[in-house]
Amino acid sequence: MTERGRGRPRSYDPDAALEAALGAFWRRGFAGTSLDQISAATGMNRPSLYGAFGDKKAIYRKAIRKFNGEFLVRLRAALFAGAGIETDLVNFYLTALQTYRANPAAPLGCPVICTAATEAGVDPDVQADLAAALDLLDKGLAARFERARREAELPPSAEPEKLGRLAGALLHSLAVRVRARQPGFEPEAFIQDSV
Amino acid sequence: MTERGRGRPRSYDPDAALEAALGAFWRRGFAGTSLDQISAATGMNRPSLYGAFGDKKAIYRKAIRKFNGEFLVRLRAALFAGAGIETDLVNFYLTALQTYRANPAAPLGCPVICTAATEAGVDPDVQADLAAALDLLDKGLAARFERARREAELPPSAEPEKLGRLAGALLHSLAVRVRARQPGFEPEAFIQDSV
DNA sequence: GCTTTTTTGTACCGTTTCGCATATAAATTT
DNA sequence: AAATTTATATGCGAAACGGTACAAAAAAGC
Repeated sequence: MTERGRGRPRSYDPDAALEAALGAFWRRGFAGTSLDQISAATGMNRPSLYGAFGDKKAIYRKAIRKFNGEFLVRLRAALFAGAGIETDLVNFYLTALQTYRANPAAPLGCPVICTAATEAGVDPDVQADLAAALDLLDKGLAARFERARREAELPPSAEPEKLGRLAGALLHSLAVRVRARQPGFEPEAFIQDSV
Repeated sequence: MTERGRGRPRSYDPDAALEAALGAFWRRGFAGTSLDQISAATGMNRPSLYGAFGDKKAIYRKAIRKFNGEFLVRLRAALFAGAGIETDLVNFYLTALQTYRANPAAPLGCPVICTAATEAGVDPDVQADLAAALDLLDKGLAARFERARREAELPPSAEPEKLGRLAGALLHSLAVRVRARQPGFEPEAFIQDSV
C-alpha cells in the first residue's frame, strides 16, 4: 500500500497532521478555524494541506471521522469489558470523560457534538456525518443492553434500543456540560447518578 | 423609558431585529455568520447594527440571551402547569421540541446548545453564558421535582437536583439530535420513553 | 425657519480569507 | 549524470471580513 513511491518523500505524517488539525477545530469549530491556523497547527503549508486532504471542509470531515472512529473503539472496549452492565457503563462514561478533558489547558467536550452540530445547520454533509455518529453510538449502547438482557442482568421486558438512546443522551449532555464548564457540575457524580 | 427622544426616529424595532439576527446565528453559528448576513436578515445596515447593539459578539450575546429568556418562560409555564409531574414533563419536552423545530425549512435544534457550545471553546464570555443557561435549566427542573416530592408524587428519598440534571440531559440530547436529523429518531417517542 | 439631536446610508479602511500558480527541493529511474 | 516524479515553499489575487468616517435625512425644540 505505502510502497515507497518515486518522488520526494513527504515530510509529514498524515495521521499526525489530521490529529493536529483536529486540535484546532476542536477548540474553534469549523467556521472559526482558518487554513492558516490549521497550517500552523500541522506544520504544513496550505498547498501541502490541499494536496494531502483537499479543501478545508475535507480536512475537517477527515479529522472528525478519524477522531470518531478511534473514540468509538475506546468506548466499545470499556462498554463491552464484561464486568457487569453497571460497571461497564460507568467505565464507558469515564472513558468518554477522559477524552472530553483531553486538552490539559481547557476541557473542550466532544468535538463531534460541540462543533459538528453548529456546522450541521448549513452543511448537509456534516449534518449526515453527525447523524451517523449519533446513530453509531446508539447502536453500540443498544447492543450492550441487549447483551445485558440476554445475560439476565435486565428483565426480559427491557427495551435495549430505548435504553441505548437514553444512555446516549447522557453522553451528549456530558459533552456539552464539560465544554461549558458549568459551575458546580461534577461529571463523576453525574455519571454515578446516571447508572 | 422609551420617552420619544429628539432625533430622527429609528426605523427598526430592536426586538424584531434581535429576533432576525438570532435566525441567522441559529443556522450558521457565531463564526459562520457575517455582519452582511445579519444586516440582510435584520434589514439594518452595519452602522445601525453597531450603534444599536455593539459589535458582532454583542449582537450574538444579546440575541441568545433574549432567546433563552423567552424560551425559559415557555418551558417553565409547561413545567409548572400542575397537571402532575409526568404530564408536565412531557409537555415541557414537547414545548422545547416545538421551538427546536421552529424553522419551517429545517429543524435547527437549540441555538444555545448547538451554537454557543462551539464558541464557548474560544470565548470565555460565551462560555459563561452557556454555563449560566444550562444551570438555569437544571435549577428550574430541580424546583419542579422538589415540588413533586412535596406533593408526594415522588418518594421522600428522591433527589430533585439529580433528577433535574438528568431531565436536563435529555433536553440537551434532543437539541442536538433534532439538528442532526438523525434518521429513524422519533422525538416524540424519545420523549415518551424518557418519562 | 433655524438649530440641535439622533439615525440612516454610502463609501471606505486595513486585514484576513481561501485557493491556486509558479518556482524550488528531494528522491527514484533510466 | 540526466530525466522524471513527487513534495514543499513562496507569494499572488480576488473576494469577504469586521469595523468606522462622514454626510444626508428626519424628527423635536427654540
